Amino acid sequence: METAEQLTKVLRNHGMKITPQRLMIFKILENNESHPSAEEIYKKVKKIYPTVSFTTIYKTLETLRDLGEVKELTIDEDRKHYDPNTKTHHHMICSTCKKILDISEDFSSHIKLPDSLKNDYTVSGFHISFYGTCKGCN
Amino acid sequence: METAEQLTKVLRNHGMKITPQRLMIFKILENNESHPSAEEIYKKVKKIYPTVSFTTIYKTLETLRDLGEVKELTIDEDRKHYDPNTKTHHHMICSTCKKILDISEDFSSHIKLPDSLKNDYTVSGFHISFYGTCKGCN
DNA sequence: TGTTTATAAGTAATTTTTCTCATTTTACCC
DNA sequence: GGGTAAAATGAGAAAAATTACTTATAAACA
Repeated sequence: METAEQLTKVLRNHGMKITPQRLMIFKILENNESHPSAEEIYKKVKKIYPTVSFTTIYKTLETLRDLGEVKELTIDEDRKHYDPNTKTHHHMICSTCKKILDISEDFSSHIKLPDSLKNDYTVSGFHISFYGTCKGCN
Repeated sequence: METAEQLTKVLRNHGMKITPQRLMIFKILENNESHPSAEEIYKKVKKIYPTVSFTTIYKTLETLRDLGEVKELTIDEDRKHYDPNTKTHHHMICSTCKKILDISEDFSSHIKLPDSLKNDYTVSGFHISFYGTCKGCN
């Protein structure tokens, strides 16, 4: 979870430029635990920069993803969500309202690939999706 | 994992009709561990029934999903995959070739939602996605 | 301040999935 | 086996999400 200032430095170090639109995306992501979709980010930016395009949002998110600064979540079957928390963690998704909640518990000591697959696969990580419903939805 | 004959019965019991296209989809899914996408199923059916449409594929898969006979996997960020194995299990996905492998190990005794969330969420299940690369890809 | 170069905006294209509706097929009853 | 109601198919178009392309603009830095 980097601050907008830190993201600015990281991009500058990679020869990229910081525009007001990008800076606003950084600020939207900072400390954001709501797992916004590209569209939600787009709408927020659009309030301040009415001419912003989806291209800018997607391009910036792609850049951040490639730099490892956001994770692209595919937990919602309808659309991607973006998570600035790049530390390993897990999610609970409400099947009804689709809200996504962070689960920061560390399960790594319990979860291992079966021995029979150790030779065939190199595991870089794992992610647990909990499914169910939240209080407000049932 | 139902056979094509069993799926036929299930649909008939729900007042649905069995067409040659549907039967072929059932057979494609039977004992299928390759997690096909809608397009892959479409292509196979098209070889036998050249006029088949995507509508038919998606409609049939939707029906099977609603009956609980296939699971829709959102593990691949590009498209959905369909899994006739409806028993709880997990997956390893190769980041390079996107191939999906079943992990049938039962982790349920190790994986619990933190106590602090027990009152706010009803968990119906969980799914683990292992990420990494397969032997052929690295 | 000027120059270089990446980026933004706008538009169009792609990809995946869904919808509409006319036509065809299935299941079933006789 | 033929007739009939209900359901499914197929063809095309549409929707929704995402990506690509082109040109004008704006950021970075000398």
